[in-house]
Parts: sequence; C-alpha cells; structure tokens
Amino acid sequence: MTGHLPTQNGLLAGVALDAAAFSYDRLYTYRIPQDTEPAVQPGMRVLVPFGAGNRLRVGMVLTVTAGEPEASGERTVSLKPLHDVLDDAPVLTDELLMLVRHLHDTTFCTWYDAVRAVLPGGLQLRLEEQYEPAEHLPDVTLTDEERTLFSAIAQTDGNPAALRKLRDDPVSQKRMRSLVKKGYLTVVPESKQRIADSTRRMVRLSPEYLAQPEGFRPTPKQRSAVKVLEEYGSLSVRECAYEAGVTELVITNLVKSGIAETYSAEQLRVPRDARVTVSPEDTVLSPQQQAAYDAAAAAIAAEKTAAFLLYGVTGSGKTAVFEQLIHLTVQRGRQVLLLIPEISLTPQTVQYFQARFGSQVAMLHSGLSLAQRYDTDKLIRRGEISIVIGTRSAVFAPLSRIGLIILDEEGEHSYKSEQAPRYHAADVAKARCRYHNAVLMLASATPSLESRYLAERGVYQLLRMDQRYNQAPLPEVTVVDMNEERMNGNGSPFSMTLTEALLENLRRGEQSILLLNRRGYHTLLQCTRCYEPVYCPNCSVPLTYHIKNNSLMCHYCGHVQPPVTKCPKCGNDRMRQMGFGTQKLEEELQGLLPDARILRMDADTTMTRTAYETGFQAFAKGEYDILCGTQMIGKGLDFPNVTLVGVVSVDKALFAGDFRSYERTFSLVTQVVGRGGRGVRPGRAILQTYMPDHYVLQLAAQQDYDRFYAEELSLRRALLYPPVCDICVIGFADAHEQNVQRAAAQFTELLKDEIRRKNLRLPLRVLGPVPAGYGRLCGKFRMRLLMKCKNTAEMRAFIRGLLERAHSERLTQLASVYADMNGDCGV
DNA sequence: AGCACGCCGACT
DNA sequence: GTCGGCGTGCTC
Repeated sequence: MTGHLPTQNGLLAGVALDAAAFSYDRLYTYRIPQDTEPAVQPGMRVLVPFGAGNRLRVGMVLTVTAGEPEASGERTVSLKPLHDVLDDAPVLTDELLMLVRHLHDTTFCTWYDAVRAVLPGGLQLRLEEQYEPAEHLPDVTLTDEERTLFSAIAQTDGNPAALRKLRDDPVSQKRMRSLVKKGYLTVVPESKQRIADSTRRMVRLSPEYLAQPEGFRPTPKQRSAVKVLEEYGSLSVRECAYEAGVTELVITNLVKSGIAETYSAEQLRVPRDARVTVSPEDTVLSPQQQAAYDAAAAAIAAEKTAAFLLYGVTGSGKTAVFEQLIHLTVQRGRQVLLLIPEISLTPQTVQYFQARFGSQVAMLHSGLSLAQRYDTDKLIRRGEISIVIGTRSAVFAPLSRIGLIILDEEGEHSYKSEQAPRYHAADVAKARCRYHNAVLMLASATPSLESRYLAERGVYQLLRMDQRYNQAPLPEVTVVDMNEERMNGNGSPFSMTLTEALLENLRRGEQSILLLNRRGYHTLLQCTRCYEPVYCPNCSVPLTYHIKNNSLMCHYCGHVQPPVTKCPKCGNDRMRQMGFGTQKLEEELQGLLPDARILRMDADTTMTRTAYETGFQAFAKGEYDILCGTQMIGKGLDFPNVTLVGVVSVDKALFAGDFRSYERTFSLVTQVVGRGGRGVRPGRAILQTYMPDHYVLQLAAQQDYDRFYAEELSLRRALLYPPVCDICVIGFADAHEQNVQRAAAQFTELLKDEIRRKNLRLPLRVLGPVPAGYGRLCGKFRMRLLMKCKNTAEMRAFIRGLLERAHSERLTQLASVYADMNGDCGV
C-alpha cells in the first residue's frame, strides 16, 4: 500500500540479538549500508544499534534478503542500519545456521541462546565499553567530582589500562554515566574475542647468512646459537637460547646482525602426536557383531539417512562395532561424531580410538580450556579431523562431511541439556544426519524406553547383540535381603554373603567392584533428641559429613560448614552421625579387610579428570583389589580381572520422585553387574536390598531388559508417560516461596484461559503445580507444572504463546519461568 | 533489560 | 507554574 514511495532495493539483515530477554526476542531487521565491507552474509556477527538509546549490541546475522518493495515503504525507511561487521567471513556454516533455527523451533530458547550453543567455543565475544572525551564539549555545568573525573579521563589519553581502572571503580562508574548523559563523554563499544590464535616466535638462519656465512662475524655466544640453529634448522627463540646456553638477548642480536631471522608459527594448544599402534583391519567380529555392522555399513555405503538402535548387552563388544563403522566411514572420505555421556570417559575412549586412527581423532568436551576448544574447532574446520569424540556439546562440532553419528549409552540423562537451549543431543544428531544423509547409531545395554519404543514402531532399526563377547557368561547374581541381616544382628553395611565373597576374592587375588549411590562419610548429622538432621542453609537437603576436611557439605549448592555440636532446632548438644556414604564404606571395608588395597571413586576424589584417569588405570593394572564408588564406576572400560560386583545399596534411587526412577535404577544395576566377569573367569554379583521382591531389582538381577521394557511400558501406558506421550515441564524458581507459588498459580490460570480462548483441540493433561522434589535448591524455591501432550509444532507454538503471555503479564517478575520439552520431571 | 513517554504530587 | 516520582509500553 506504500509501494509508491521511492525505495532502493537495498539488502536487509535478520539479526539475532545477544542478551535479548525472551519477552522481546525476535529477529530484528537492519538495513545493510550499500558500501559495507566485507559483504554481509548469514553466520557473521555484527554490531547493531538497539532501543531508544541506540546502544550497540552484538548480534548474529541469520538471514540476508533483498528489501522487497511491498514490505518496504515507510517501514524500510525507518529501519536502522548495521553499525559494524565483526567477522571477515561467516563463523557459522549453513548447516549450523539450520541447527540454530531447529533449536529455536523446538526448545523454547531465545535466538541467541541457540546461536551460543552452536558457536564454537572461544569465538564468544565480549562487548567492552570504552569512554572517550566528546569532540565538542557541550555547555553544561559539571559538579566538582565530575570535573575531576573528566580531567582524569582526558589525561589517560586513551590508555586502555588506565581507563579500565577508572571504569571498574564503582564510584567513578556512576559519575561516568552522568558525564555521558551530559555529553562530555562518548561511549565507544569494542567487541573483544576472548581467545585468539596462539603463535610462537621462531628463529632460523637467514638466507643471506646461509648463502655467504663468511660475510658475518658472530660473537662467541652468538656462534653457539648459530651451531644450534644449524643442527635444528628452526626452533622457538626460547628453545634456541636454552639449547645454546645463552640468554634470549643473544638471539635478538643475532637477528639484528642479519645472521638469523624470526618468524611466527602457529602453536596449537592441543596435542597432535597420536600414533597408530593397532590396525582396525585386524579386528575380528563375532557373528552378532558382524550382523550389526553389516546392517549399518550398508546404510553408510548407500549414503542414505538411517537410524539404528544398537541394543547390546554389557560385554557384547559394541566398541568393536563402532570401530569398524568408523573405519568404513573414514575410508569413504566422510567424518564421524562419537558422543559419550561423561567427560570422565573421554580419555579412555579417545585413547582407544587414537591407537587405531591416530591424530585424525579429536576430543571435544566442556573440560577443555577455551584455548584448547578454540584450537580443536580450528582443526575441525580446516578438515584435519575426521573423528570427533566428545560429550553433549560436541554434537555441534563444525564437521562438514558427517557420515556417521554414534551416541553411546544413549539413555544417559547427561545428553539432555538442563539450560537453555534445552536440547537433547540425539535430537540434534538426527537433524544433522538428515542434513548430511548420514547414519545415526544409538547404542546401549539398556536402551531408553523412548528409543526402544521408536525401534518397535520402525523409526529406528533395532540391532541386537545379546551374546557376550567370547561367550563370557553373565555374572551369577545373588539378591541379599538386608532385612534378614538386620534381624540376625548384622548392623554393618555388608551382608555376610558379600563379606565372604569379598574375602574369597581377595584370597584368590581377583578384583571386586562395590557400588553405593551415596557420597560422603555419613549421610547426615542428626539430633539425638528431636531427630532433626542438620540442613543446608540454601537447600532443603540434609548436609553430608565429610571426614577428610571434617566439614558438612551440600552436594547440590556446594555449601561447606564446620560440623555443629548443638542441634540448630532444639539446642540439644548431642548429635549423632547417621547412615553411611562412600567414605564410611571405604573405612568399614578397610576394617573388615585390613590387607585389601581399596580405591574409592566418587565426585569427591575425582574432582580432577586426571585423578579419575590415573585411578582407573591403576585399578586396571591391578594396583588395587577393590574399587568402591558411586554411579560413575558403573561405566568405563573393561576390567578383565573383576569377578565380583557388589551393589551395597541403590534402594533410594528407586524412589527419586521421577517417572524415570525405575528406568535409571534398572540401567545402573544392569550396567554395574555387567562390569564383572569380562575375562576368562566367571563373575558373580551380589545385590543387597531391603526390597528383595521389587520387580525392578529382580529383573536387573536377571539382566532381563526385554521384560523390564514390557513391564515399564505398560506402566507408562497406564499412567500416561513417555514414550506414549510427551511431557513439557514448566519450571518456576525464586528465592521467595510465596513468589514461586503465586507465579505457578497465575500461570495455571493463564493456561486454562488460553485453552478456552484458543479453543485448543490438542491432547493435553496438566499436572500440578507441585513443589520440586526438594523444596529448595541453591537458595531458590522451585515448583513444576507438568503438561502431558504431543510434541508437535502446534503444541510448541501454544506453549511459546503461554510463555510470551506470562512475560507480558509480568508474571516473570515474581519468579523465573522456563519450559522444557521432555526434560527432567523430578528433583 | 533499558529507555522514553506520560500522568500525578512536592517544591521554588 | 515545573521537577521528578515510577507505571506502561516498545525495542528492527
């Protein structure tokens, strides 16, 4: 209707803004000035003016379009232009841009949340504001303080360090703002990349010297440096000085006199020295492994998108199948993404694959420093990496020719992000496989109900490996009723059966693994009069006593305090230590078996990854007799000498308040039992419980996944839980309980109203709101509203609408609100 | 989130 | 009469 207005068919950029709140997050359109250099493309970052104050913000260009005449007119005229282009070339590929859209469509995040997830680490920009005296000083009076500050700023003469000092001072910060307002200072934002390429200053003999050494007269010290250079060719300045036994000054002079020259060389902050020591050609697969391999290999060769669920019992040799599929994919000139659930598993997995594929393998996980991540991403982009092994976030690795994506232990909940964007790695992997015509392989000894259900419906092709490699029998499992032990007067955490088995194993020089899902020494400190345990001041969770630092700790928020001697509730001065954790377990065990060499592994002892690695290696080498710890010992590589697995107690995990509690416990027990008996000797497992008849423990003891699946599925059908529907969690959190309750109540009303107003026909059942498992965590009260629904685009749009209305009706001022499709419903 | 606009009470 | 309190609405 305004088409008659003069329009230049300029280019427009759709920009995702950094630091945009959900309520006003959308793609904003900016005019691209005609002479912009370099040419703006999707995937480049830009600086744009935003809001009434035109403050500059970082944004990511997602689209570039020609300004259409009909959409232009008055609107186009008022569009603001881009302020600056921050990248010379796109930092996101078309595929990664597609993933940004996918994340935004499926996970209730802001556009830039999605951008941040796919943006290679280290490329994150920081916006720094520099203050400069204005060119034309306005005629406004200043206070004395302002005048003093202004002349101080003028005196720094643009020296960044001096300016930063002034800027970081809270008192001058306020005055700076008023100086800006009065027009004395202008703000010049500068975007800084946190990590840059690392280079080393290298030195070599100059061509002039090499052509005519006689023409130069080095001093004796210089001569020794020249000797080193003649021997090594080129090396870093520091190394050269060190080798020659001189200071770096000598090298500087050597360069001055024209004998040598320096240049800078790229330095990678990740090791690149992996050697191939094992040929994948030598691997021989069992018939079952071969069958699984053949099915997936056919799809890889056909370069057709396909998804497989590899159900392989513990010890069936899934890794060898992966290895062969990876070998095939790489031979065909395509790349592989191998995802594993935990950082602590990466070193072993990487070692295994580097021994077979050398330095084509790279590791990518959140434990890397920003610099290491940056360098790894650089190598991947350059195409020097064919195989990326990593945890959840590695699913965004900037590979360009993916042929195969493997998710090992696919049911692990670490594959689901608990922060925006709340994506599941498998979902992203599917999107990438579709884009690349690649093969997706989900693998597990205990596939998630969801995956197994999809396999049944033909979405995934099910590949079964139900025989253990080398026909090693599964451990013989004994279930011990701890109620009987108590009645017989055994108050220790170890039943007679387990004690005897441990002794027997020790005598035979064989190794044992003990699982307990409780960290710390005692689980809690309790008053002998009112029985009240000592709680964390931030969370509604009892504190755990740790003997090593003699303090009470909270495993949720990290709170540490000295043990109390008086009950905080009733003032009684007799406190008692209750329950037992891994530390106490270790101590009791040592008392029971004084000669045993015991290794404890849990989140406390393995704070550093190296500790975990060395611990595992030491155990594998036989330096310990018994490994005891929490869930983390349930995974990991084979320990052939382990012939006894003891589950001290997992009862509590069955009632964690989440509809997945049974599934998780089944999976944990099945996996840890499967750790045993992998070598030539048969294994046995002892499962201690106060609920010996509980079917989940019974089925785990029998390693009967199929029956567990059938039982659990009928339960989920009856109660309407995934996989027969989807669950969207709406979470509320705030420091004040009342606010959370009010926000949750208001949201529920709003939801009812929207259902009525929009005449929603989609299947939907609402549960709650209910307080989350523990009322308070990290000082915040939490509540949850569960929406059983179908995860369709229509439903997601409805939920997005709810969130938008919650924001516009200022419900978010009471508490923070988020939506998470198929996220964690419990604790 | 930040900024402007706008509509009311406390002041020179 | 005006300065400034913060409720309301918008951000290409």
